[in-house]
Amino acid sequence: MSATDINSKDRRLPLMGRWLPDAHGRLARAALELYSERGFEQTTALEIAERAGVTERTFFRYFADKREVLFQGSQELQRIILATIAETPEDVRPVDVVIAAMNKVGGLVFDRAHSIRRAAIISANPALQERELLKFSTLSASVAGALRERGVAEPSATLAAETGVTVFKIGFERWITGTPSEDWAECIRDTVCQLREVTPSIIVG
Amino acid sequence: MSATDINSKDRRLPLMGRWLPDAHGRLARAALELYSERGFEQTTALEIAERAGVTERTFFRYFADKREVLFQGSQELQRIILATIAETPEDVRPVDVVIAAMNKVGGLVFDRAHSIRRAAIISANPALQERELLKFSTLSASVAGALRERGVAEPSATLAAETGVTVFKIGFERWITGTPSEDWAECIRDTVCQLREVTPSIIVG
DNA sequence: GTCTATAGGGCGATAGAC
DNA sequence: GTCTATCGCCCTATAGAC
Repeated sequence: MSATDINSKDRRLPLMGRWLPDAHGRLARAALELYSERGFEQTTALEIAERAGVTERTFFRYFADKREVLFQGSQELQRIILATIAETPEDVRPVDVVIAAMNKVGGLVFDRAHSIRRAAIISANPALQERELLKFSTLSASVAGALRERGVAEPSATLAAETGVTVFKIGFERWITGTPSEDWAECIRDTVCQLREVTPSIIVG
Repeated sequence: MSATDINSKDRRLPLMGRWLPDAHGRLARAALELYSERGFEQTTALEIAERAGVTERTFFRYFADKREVLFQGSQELQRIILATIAETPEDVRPVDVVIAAMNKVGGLVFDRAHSIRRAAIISANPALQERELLKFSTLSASVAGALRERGVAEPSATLAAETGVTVFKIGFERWITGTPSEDWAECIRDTVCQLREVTPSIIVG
């Protein structure tokens, strides 16, 4: 779990082949370390590869670009959210389906210390913020797709998905920056309550 | 206005100096043309510069990167929205302040044909989508800031800003893809109505 | 694995405007 | 003289092609 065991030779050598196992994991950990230590732009793909004990070329075989290495977890997150949506009873209102899914994933997915570290790296670099926004946008689009498959029409599906993802973002921010004792469900619940108060009036003019 | 007058020698030669005037405008138009003709990735900065009659290096003096050339209008848009918010009476509810601002900018800013062309380029390329998302995110953050200056607390300010920007996005999408006769205010109004129906319930479980 | 085009930054030189 | 726009050439890292 900790980021300092990258070079620990892996205890139970599993009939180890020509190379150390888990090149992917070693690259991901090496990248997180280096981005933390000296910043994203000041780190080259070659340096990450060297620390992980592979060639630069291997880095780009696992990750489409330098940024992507920080966003593998997003795929996982998305899969879980979509799976949760699929299990939700048909009679639940669209937004509530999405919010319920966001509520469930929290406990499963996140390690708070890791999340804080990763968030610090991302907030220090616009290029990484762009990638994060794209991931959220992709998540929102796929959630909207899942709602449509449940028979929700447009633009309600997209609006419900966007709303749910906004709640996720703000709840997550709060979960990271707030007191460690405050749990995920609480962050989501409070954010929903706040959101209910910002419903726009119907424009007259 | 048309994109084909890049090479027109500029009618009123203003005691023209060493170079043709408006290198910035020529670069922006050349980029839009080339991205349209052969796609964003298939266009090099050198080609844009050559069509505009400057060197590649000059392109990067005006635009931080190849993508930025498509997003100069976003700054303008943001300025107008913030100015409109500043003029709105104090007693209007936060979300309504934002929605009203979104409602106003439409007529002022957009040329529909240009918007459609630009949207086609962006939707064909993930890197451009990332940049667009970042611009919206920046807009949302600055709108939230403007609300805070009006005395709105967090997280309401951020939620109202996010909500307003979501309405803008979806309204804009509709304005571009729908019938040309449907005007901006109508797109925004209808989107707000739809949004009012997706308010999340309070979570019990 | 190797090779290469492109992005994009650094910096001094140059030619005008004022 | 100063200021500003542009050039031109050098550089490295990314990321795709082969």
